[in-house]
Amino acid sequence: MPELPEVETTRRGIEPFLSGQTIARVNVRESRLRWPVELPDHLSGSVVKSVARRAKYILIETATGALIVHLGMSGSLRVVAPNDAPRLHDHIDIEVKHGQWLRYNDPRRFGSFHFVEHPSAQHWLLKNLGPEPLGNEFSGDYLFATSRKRKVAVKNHIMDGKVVVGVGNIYAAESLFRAGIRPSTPAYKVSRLAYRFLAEAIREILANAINVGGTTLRDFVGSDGQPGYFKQSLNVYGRQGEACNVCQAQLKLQILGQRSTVYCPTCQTFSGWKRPVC
DNA sequence: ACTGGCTCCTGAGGGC
DNA sequence: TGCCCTCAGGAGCCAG
Repeated sequence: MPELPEVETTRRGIEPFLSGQTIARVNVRESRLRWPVELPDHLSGSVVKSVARRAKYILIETATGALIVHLGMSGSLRVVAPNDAPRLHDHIDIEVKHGQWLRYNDPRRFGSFHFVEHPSAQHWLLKNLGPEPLGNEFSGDYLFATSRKRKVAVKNHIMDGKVVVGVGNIYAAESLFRAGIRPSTPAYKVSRLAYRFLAEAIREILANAINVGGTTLRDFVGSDGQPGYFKQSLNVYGRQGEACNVCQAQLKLQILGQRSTVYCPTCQTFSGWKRPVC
């Protein structure tokens, strides 16, 4: 389940392989992804100028436009040799002139491929996205300002891509734990101070995960394309019923916005002015 | 303008 | 061992 750190790790992994190279051909074996894959013929022969990222979208930018790739829930990209037989769910090959191919695999087909002519930021998938969590626009004050009239749970607020991008279910839960905030607290009830802790927690946790992912980059090419740093220590996600790492209280499960949410009932009580001890 | 619920899909995991 | 059932999850879409 690629979250932002995995997408960024993927981007870093494929960038040196694609940048400056000419796309020889794009072979779509299965076009039924989240939206039908329709790519223009003129992709063949274009030179890749850069491999960028916006939210969880990977932007492969060429002279004539940009390929917008989303990994969905189960998508991955890996570099393979041309004679490498496609495996189950290997849906798309991007054949690069220097020999090796970039291969997209996605069992659940929640991912997507689009091509858009410049400027890609105006594409309908990208134009309504909120700021990057690791960028300068994002801060506790920003979260506070955007939440004043919002009654949704604070967890749903930070998972809303129009508010801030790249905070998925796992990192939302972990950030709220780090900040000591109860996930179900209505967004408008969370204080400016609490949002400052939360924004800092989001930045630290995402940045750390990207760093950890970076250490596995050497295994990226030729592997299964999974960054594989997922075993990183999680304090709450997936740990319902277990003991809190900080206070030993039993972690609780709550469904918020159709998403499982685990939190510590003791540590996560902060929404106002005084942060709890643990 | 907001909000919650639905949807796509497959594989993992639990129960028997 | 094997089958069946349930559920997870990103994010756009739509109805209320």
